[in-house]
Amino acid sequence: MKSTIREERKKEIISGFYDLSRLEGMENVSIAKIGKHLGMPPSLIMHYFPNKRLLVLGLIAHILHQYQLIYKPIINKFEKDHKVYPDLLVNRLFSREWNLLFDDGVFFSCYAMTFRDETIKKEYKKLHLKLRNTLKSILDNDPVFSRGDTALLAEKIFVVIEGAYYYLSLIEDEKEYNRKLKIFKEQVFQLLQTESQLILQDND
Amino acid sequence: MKSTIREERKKEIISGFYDLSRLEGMENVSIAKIGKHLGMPPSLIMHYFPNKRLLVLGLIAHILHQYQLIYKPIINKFEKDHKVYPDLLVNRLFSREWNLLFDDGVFFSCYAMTFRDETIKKEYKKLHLKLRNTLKSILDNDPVFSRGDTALLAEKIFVVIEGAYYYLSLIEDEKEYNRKLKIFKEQVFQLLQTESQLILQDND
DNA sequence: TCGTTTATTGAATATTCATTCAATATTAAA
DNA sequence: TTTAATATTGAATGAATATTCAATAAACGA
Repeated sequence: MKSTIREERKKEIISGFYDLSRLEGMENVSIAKIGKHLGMPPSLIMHYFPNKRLLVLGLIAHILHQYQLIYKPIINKFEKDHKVYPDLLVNRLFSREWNLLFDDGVFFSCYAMTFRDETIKKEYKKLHLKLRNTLKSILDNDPVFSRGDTALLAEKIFVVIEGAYYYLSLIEDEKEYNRKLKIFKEQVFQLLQTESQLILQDND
Repeated sequence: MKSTIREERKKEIISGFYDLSRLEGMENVSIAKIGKHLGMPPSLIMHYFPNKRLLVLGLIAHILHQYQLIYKPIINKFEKDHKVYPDLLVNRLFSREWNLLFDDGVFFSCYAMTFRDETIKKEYKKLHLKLRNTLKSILDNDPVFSRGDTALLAEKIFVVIEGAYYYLSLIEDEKEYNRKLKIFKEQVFQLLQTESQLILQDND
């Protein structure tokens, strides 16, 4: 219970930064704007984040944390069952809950920073590694998939998920969106299906 | 031969904008900086691009044009042959020539703008549609693939390519990069293989 | 060659930016 | 209660921002 004020204020500031980024785009958010939005002087923000880069790093940590939360329910579900039902897994992986607690625009703005900031790049990489490992451990819990190369399978699945996440962001028409979504779900389903067939026929 | 000066200057400005974006990141490039870089007053830039948004739109058109060029050799190759060799196609699709004539950081910076600018979003969507159609027409030229759903197959292939393009940008270690690249190539190869097998066995 | 359009310049604008600083208020420790 | 640390304020900084404008130079069509 050291400096609870400090931590709460920092959270509040990051949260305000996120709100505004969502509304106006990250590159258009200034310290002054955050201050006005939260009803505090810019100097107070600078007190907790001595320069803007630190503020941005804080936002990114927040974003990446949120992003991870999307997969929480999947983990809970499948780590109890010790059995992977492909269609269920696919539906969870592509569930669009992420749209509610997460802003794609901010995510990609931060991602773009990856190319000129090593620290940010490392953070993003860490996230992606963690997500793959999570899926791997889910697959490892299944009696069938665990006999195959689960790391490889997780890699193949996530490249489709991320490609889909990227591409679908461009599509606004709901019907078209759902049509494409179905394709990519099927594609991942196919990966799981093929893998389990290969494993089972190896057994004979 | 109307106003050749005008068009040349505009190109020059966009090109300077691109150079600086590559170096310092798009959001850090100002009109003044472009001017200094090209040895011209900011007011001249404003003469050709009356506001910054138009300048950004110009850059994006340039970027998307460049992006398309990556696939030019693939098109040429396969539109002559009237036959798709899966391993050859895969190698071309994943060839990293793009790294030479194209900057990923700028591409994703522009992509991030997609979320708050309808015009930009439409441009990006148009590009992605065009790329898929190109691949579709390549597949349509092949006696085997043309009997299947080429649009669907193109969609599935590109979601892997784009997921890979996104994900591999995070990886700097060459060995790791190549290991992952191999996985994604194999994944696309698999898609082509499976499709042709399905078509051929339907024949019997 | 004259007149008009276009290209180019350089100076000036108000606004916004991140950041600094000294002063005050609040909290926590002694 | 005194002291020290932290939180908060508001004013001020200079640098950078996009954009405007009036003036000059160059190119071009008649």
